[in-house]
Amino acid sequence: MDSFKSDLLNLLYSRGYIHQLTDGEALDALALTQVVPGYIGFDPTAPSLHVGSLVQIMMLRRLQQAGHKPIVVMGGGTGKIGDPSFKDEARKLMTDEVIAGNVASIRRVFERFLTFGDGPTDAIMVDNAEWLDALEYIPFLRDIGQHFSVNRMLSFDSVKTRLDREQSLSFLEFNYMILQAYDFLELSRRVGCRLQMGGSDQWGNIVNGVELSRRVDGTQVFGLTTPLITLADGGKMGKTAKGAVWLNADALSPYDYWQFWRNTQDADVGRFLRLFTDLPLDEIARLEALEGAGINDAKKVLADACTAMAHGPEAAAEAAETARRTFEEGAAGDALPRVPVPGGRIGIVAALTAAGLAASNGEARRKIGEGAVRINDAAVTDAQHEIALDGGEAKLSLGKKRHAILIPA
RNA sequence: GGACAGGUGGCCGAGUGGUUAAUGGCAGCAGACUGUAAAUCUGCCCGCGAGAGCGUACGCUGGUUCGAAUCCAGCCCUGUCCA
Repeated sequence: MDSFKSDLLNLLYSRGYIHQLTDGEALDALALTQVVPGYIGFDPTAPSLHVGSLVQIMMLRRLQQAGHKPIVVMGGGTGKIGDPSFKDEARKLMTDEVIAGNVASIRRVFERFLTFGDGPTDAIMVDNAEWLDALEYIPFLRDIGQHFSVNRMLSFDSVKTRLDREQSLSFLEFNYMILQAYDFLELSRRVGCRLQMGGSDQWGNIVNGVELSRRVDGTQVFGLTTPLITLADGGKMGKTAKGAVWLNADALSPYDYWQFWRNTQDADVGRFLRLFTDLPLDEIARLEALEGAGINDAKKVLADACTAMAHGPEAAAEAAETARRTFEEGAAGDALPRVPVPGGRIGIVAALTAAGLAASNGEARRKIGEGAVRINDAAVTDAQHEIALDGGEAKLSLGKKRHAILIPA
C-alpha cells in the first residue's frame, strides 16, 4: 500500500525498499511524531563490505534523508559466531584480531553514505561487542557450544521440529538469533532505537528482536526488510570477473566499480537508480523509459551517481572519462590499471598475468589462442610475442572490456 | 557408545583397480551477434611447459598392487536411526 503519511515510509516505499514490515501503521504514525532511531547490523566477515550490503547502507541513508537517525551496528560480537540464516554451512570462526581489523576497515565506507555526529539525526556507529562481550556468553559458546549439534539435541526431545536442513547447525550458531534479538533490546534501551531493518533473510532474526523487546520491556519496536536484490535474469547481484564488488577503493578500484554499474542489464536500470542513487523519481522515470541504445545514457548516469557516492565525485569523473576514452575513442584513460614493465620489454604471457588479466600462464596462453588478446588494439596470436615499449606506453586488452596500461619501469 | 549412509575440482553431482586431470550441470572467462545490455550459438575452464611432457588433486594417515578417487586399516568430519 502506498497510503503512508510519513515521509519515511513514503520514501522507502516509492523507491522499492520495503519487502516486509511488522506494523506499518504504527511505524507510520511514530515517524510523524518523532525522530525514529533505526539500525541495521553488519557482520565484519571481510575487510570491506560489497554491493550485497549496499541496499542496507542506502536504506540507512534514506532514513537520515527522511529526518531520522541511522545507527550502524557493527557485529563485532555476533561476528564471532556467524549468522547461520539461509547458509548451508557453518562459517569458519574468525579470531578477535581479524574481526577488529575488519570493523576498522568497514567504518570508512559508511562515512561516504551517512552524516555522523552528535546531533539528533546524525548517524552513530556502535559495535555490539560492547555489550555482548560483557556477557561473557560468547566465549562460552565458542568453546562449548560449538560442539553441540542442535539437530541432535532436537531429536532427543519430543520437540519434533522439522529441520529440513542438511548440514549441521551447531548450538553456537543456534544462539545467533538470541544475540541479535538481544542487540535490538540493548539498542532500544541505550539509544531509544525503535526500528531494525535488514535484508529479507533477516526477517526471522528481526522479528525475534521485536518480540523480545515487547516481552521484556513492553516496548513496541519495528522491523522492516528489503526485497532480495536479484538481477533481471535471476542471477545474484555483485559478481564480476574479479569476484565480489567491494565498496572499499583498496579492494576494488573506482573505475571497476563504475564499470560494474555501467554493465547493468537494461531491465535493472530503473530499479537500481531508485535504490542506489538520490536522483529524483521523475528523472529516473525518464531515464528508465529510454529504449535501445539510448538506455546506455541511463547506465552512465547510474554509474556516475553510484561511484560518486562511494568514492567521491572526482573518482567518478575520472572513471567516467576513462571509460569514455577507452570505449568510445579506443584510447586509454587514466583510471586503467598501470603495470610497470622493468626494462621496457616483456613477454605477452607474462604481461597478461602481471596485469591480472589472466590468473595463470596457461590461461593467458589459452586466451591468446582464442584471439582475445590485443596490444594497442592489434590482435596478438603468438604466445611468444614480446612487447617492446621503447619508452612509451602500450594498452594491453583482454576481450573488449578489460584493459591495462603497460608503462616502462 | 552402537548401526547404517556419506565426505570428489568455486558449487552441485557422476565415477567403484588401469582407456580418469576425472561424465554432466551451474557459475566464470573468451569469440560471434549487439548497445560496454539481455537472449542465442561456439570455444575454454588445476599448475608449470613452445611442445612432447612433468607436477599436483578425489576428508587425513598409512598399506596392498606393476598401477588406487576406486581395495584394506586407523583416524577426523557430516547425516539418519538406536542407547
